[in-house]
Amino acid sequence: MPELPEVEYTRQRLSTWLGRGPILACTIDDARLVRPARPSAVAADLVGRTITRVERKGKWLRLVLGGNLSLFVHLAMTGWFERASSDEPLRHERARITVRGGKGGKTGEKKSHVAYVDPRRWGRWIASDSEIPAWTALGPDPLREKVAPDVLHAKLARRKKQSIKEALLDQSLLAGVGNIQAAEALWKAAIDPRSPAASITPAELRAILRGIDWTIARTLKDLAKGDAGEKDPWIAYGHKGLPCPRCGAHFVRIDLGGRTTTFCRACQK
DNA sequence: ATTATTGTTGGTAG
DNA sequence: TCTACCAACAATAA
Repeated sequence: MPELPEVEYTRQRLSTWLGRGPILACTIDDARLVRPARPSAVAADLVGRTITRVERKGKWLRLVLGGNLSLFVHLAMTGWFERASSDEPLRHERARITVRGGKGGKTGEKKSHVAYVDPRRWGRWIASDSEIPAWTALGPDPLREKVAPDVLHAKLARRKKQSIKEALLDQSLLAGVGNIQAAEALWKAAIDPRSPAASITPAELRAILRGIDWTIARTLKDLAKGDAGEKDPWIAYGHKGLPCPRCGAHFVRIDLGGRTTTFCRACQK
């Protein structure tokens, strides 16, 4: 379930799980994951390298390895990392990285298995000695850097046909916002997701950016609490037919650019 | 059986 | 070069 907050949470956990390197073993069982590279070649290239740090930009992860190599990872819709306690592959496991050490273990002895699981197999692993185009093309990440409202406003002004909701999903404009966070941010900003991107005023854009900061921070806080918070954390997303907590009207669901969009007709203008 | 799903990409057309 | 649109990718769950 990865949008910016979930990928950031993944980054933090990977840092802990893999931070002690070096990589003792790596298996890649799915050719799709690394295409057009060969799985065995990528896996062999990773073994022996230390994971210096784990970075994130938008929904992309970057594992910075020794020897000037980086592993760029995108989780797509259904990819995630999970610690495995045995050598048995998990259901839908596509790859695995094993490092020495691990949380709580003594140095040297224990191995730490980190499995990559992805039922739908849309995720990507790309090993590269330089920044890949998908990473370079990303717009500013609202959690990592201050987004310049005037720059974004100028870009939105060129989107004559696109709704603001669709524009928020464009990773070259803003990196990390997905379908859920866009719905939540537009609800917070009280902006109709169908509004033409080009019609958004600077004041409205500032409200949207505040909404994005709000929903990201809130989601990160929920993730940090762990799986204890099992209740539905969303206010607008997936709430078709339920009352809007701000005005009491019922949320409606529409399609925008092929993605489901839930919003409140009464108070999102 | 049908429909829905947290995301990108590659092709086409303009 | 930029924008717009759409099918494709694949495995579940309701």
